[in-house]
Amino acid sequence: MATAGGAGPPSTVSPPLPWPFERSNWDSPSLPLSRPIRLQERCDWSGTRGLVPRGYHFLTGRAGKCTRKHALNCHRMKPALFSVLCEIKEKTGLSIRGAQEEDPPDPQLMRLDNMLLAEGVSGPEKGGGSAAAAAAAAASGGSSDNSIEHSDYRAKLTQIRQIYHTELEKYEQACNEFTTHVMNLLREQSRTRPISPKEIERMVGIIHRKFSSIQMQLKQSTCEAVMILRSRFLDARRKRRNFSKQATEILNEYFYSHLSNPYPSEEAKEELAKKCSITVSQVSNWFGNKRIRYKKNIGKFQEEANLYAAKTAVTAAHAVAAAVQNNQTNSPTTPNSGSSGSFNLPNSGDMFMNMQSLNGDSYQGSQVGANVQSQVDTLRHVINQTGGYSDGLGGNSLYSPHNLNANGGWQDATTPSSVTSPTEGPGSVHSDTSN
DNA sequence: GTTAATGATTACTA
DNA sequence: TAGTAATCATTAAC
Repeated sequence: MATAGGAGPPSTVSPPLPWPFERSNWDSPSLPLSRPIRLQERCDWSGTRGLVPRGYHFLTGRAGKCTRKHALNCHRMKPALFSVLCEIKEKTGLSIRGAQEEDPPDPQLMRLDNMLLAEGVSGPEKGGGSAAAAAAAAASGGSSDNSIEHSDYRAKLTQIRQIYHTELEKYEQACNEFTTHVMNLLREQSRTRPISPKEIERMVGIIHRKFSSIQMQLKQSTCEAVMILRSRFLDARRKRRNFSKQATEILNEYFYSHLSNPYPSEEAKEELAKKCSITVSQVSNWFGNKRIRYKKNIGKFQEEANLYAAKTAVTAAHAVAAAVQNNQTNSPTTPNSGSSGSFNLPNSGDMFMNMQSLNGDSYQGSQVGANVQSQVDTLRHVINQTGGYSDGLGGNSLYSPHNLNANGGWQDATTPSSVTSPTEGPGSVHSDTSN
């Protein structure tokens, strides 16, 4: 039992209340708890307020030491008075509790909890916010560069998660220790003054609420940290990364080998996305940008076009030859007989017409045909660029500057694209093999 | 620091 | 709803 205040006359002015959650203050005589557990305030339960220090007589103020307390405890009226006082305090306690304990769930706290759960900070660990990171990775392409970035993101998120849980554990431990400590003190006090179990329970509730508010601060700052991390790592616009060289090459190869109709179908986009390790929407963006920029400044892209055209020319030539040879082998008719159902190369217009029909429903095995068509585009371009090979493969150059119509569109009456919709055009539906 | 290139976004259109 | 055109925001080269 503490004897604070026994060394001299009491002061009527209370000292400033210490911060309650530091363990060093737990034994302080002036804990900022509500009145019933201002343990050192007074030593008696007779109705006088706490102006008399422990060990002093509560009427005369003279030192009477613990013999007085003993005398009081042994007083014949004590049990009766004690029980009356207990009853009064019980009623008071209930009314106070009734007013205090109807706490609706804090919406702010709920929001924080939900966010921490969604970000993978709280709740079961599944790779430290892998869901959020995976979603972000999918949104921003998921390339190898991004993978590195997202692993970094995950690492930092895991760090935040660890700090959060460590702090949370500390708070819980402190809360439990503090609660136990207070309960022990109250039990001790209940021998000499009326402290009911319900009152102790209420006090525990108060302590828990205090600690909950601190936990909310922790959750708040954790959320802020996660938001900052997200904005730094996952904001697609801020963190724009150039596609890898290989990806750009693949996209360019497709673009320049389909210059007559640079509108990849959904399937082609998916294939390209797969090859480039980017998303389909990124492929769409890339083609959208490329078409616009190409059209705006054809001259600037000429060199690039030549480069890619030359690069694929040899392959294209081989492919064409192979296709023709294959056709010769498999076809019951002779290659240049003009009969239906085969690739007739002597005239590009014919070929495109044939391609059109071949890409239709009547011919399911058009993969080769589309491939050949796209590569013939490339061949034409090379021929046009390298010297005016006047039209073994087509009188009208199908190379793109001429494919842009007066309205700035890609479709041209002389090209197959004018016959079919962009997404249905030759070289688009089955063109993924062109790479 | 400047500038061109480039990926993403937005408003609009057919 | 896909595509266009303009624009933004960032990167990379100088």
